[in-house]
Amino acid sequence: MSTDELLKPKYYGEKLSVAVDVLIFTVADNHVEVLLEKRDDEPFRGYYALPGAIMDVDESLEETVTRCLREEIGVTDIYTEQLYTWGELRRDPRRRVLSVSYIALVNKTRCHPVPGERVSEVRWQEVSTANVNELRGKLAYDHGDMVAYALERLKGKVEYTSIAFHMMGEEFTLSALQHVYEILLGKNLYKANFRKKIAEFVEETGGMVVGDPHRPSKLYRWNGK
Amino acid sequence: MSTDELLKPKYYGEKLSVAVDVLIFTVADNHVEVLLEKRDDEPFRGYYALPGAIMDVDESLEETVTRCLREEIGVTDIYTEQLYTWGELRRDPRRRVLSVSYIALVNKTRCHPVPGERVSEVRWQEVSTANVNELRGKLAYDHGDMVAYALERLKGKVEYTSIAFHMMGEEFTLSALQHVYEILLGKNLYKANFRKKIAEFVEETGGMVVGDPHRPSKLYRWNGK
DNA sequence: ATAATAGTGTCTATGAGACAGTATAGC
DNA sequence: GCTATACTGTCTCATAGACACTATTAT
Repeated sequence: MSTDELLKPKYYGEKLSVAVDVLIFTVADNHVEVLLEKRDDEPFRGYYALPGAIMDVDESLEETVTRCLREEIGVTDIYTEQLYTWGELRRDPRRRVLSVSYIALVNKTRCHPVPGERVSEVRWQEVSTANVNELRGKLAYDHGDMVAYALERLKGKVEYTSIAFHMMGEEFTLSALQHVYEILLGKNLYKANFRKKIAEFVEETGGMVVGDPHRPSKLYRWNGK
Repeated sequence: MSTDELLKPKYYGEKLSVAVDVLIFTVADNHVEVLLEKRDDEPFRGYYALPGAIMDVDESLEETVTRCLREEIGVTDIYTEQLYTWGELRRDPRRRVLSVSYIALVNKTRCHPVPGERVSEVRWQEVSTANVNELRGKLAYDHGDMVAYALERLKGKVEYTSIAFHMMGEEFTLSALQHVYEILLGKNLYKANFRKKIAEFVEETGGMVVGDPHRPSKLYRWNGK
């Protein structure tokens, strides 16, 4: 799937289309990743673009997001939130397209990305506030702006909300959770302080991670708060 | 001006229109106020609605907001920020209308609201988290949801940003500023603590408010931080 | 024992909250 | 003098930050 559907003026009339673009974020190893598609067609042939879809006149924005997630990664019951609506006149060189962008957070192990039509490759792209400006040149449309804006939003919300849990699996160690926080915030945290802070949001599952050449880690789950 | 323009299918085609709705907030006396228009036509005849405009295909979202502000209150150089995009299928009973809502903050003395076409009355409506649910029944479309959502946003941002200054005049006393904070937050603040907190954002103008039967107040201005 | 990571106790600095106090105008 | 509001000093308490310490596994 791609925004090439925009070429067809069958939507709404000939003058304007509404698109939804989804920033699917996850955390792997030592970095934040966002899902991108390599474009096969013009415009921006060979550039990477965010997964997106043209909103149908008979579907709500949220339904378009869900459709997009199903087609892209095969899971739909994940955290999403509206990010921003992009309305510049020439953001698509062909015709007027308004884009409503959404952030989606997912645990990577649940995802099985598949390339859609007119897409040669789907990839998880490492992103950070440090490399986002460099990345901009490789991204189609204003998708570089979207990625940069989304990263700022995530960074801001990590400290006072529970969004990080949406990137974890069902069970996780506190070290892994801390690692996600550190990656999103772009700085190291003190272990003791971190554990005091998130204590009220987690509960032990009873399980342990054994086999590593050090003290076993307790497993926790998010208590939903 | 009103969203009745939506009735005309000349925009974009016959299937979908994009509207901009603006929540113009100010502070007066002891309350937050939002600008509303009483509708003369169906649907929602006699109900109050937010100022809005249909986005033209040749104008950006921001340009639509500016146009709307000029027509409504005659000032355009004020603080605005995008709030949320509302995309439910039947939010307008006539046809599909996507609405991108914006918050605008203004000092009341600068505004001279004038009723537009198909509007019998323009009024500043007192709003608070306490009365917003009661107000909902008087508002057209999903504008009650918009007002409630905007109030939450304002409340959240007052404490860690400088948005309150956009509702003040060029010069103001710290007591007046504190009053605005108290109204937005819905609680009383300690004077000494408040002054310590905002000290870094203001500077004295040298002026004083005299004539009241008590110690004169120093006048301050926002230093822009 | 050693290395490596898991997990905890506690001191300190910072800042929000609470409250008491002083200052200066009109009457 | 009294009243009303402007403005300030300081104590307390909660919390974030820094750091040292103990615990438990594989090798």
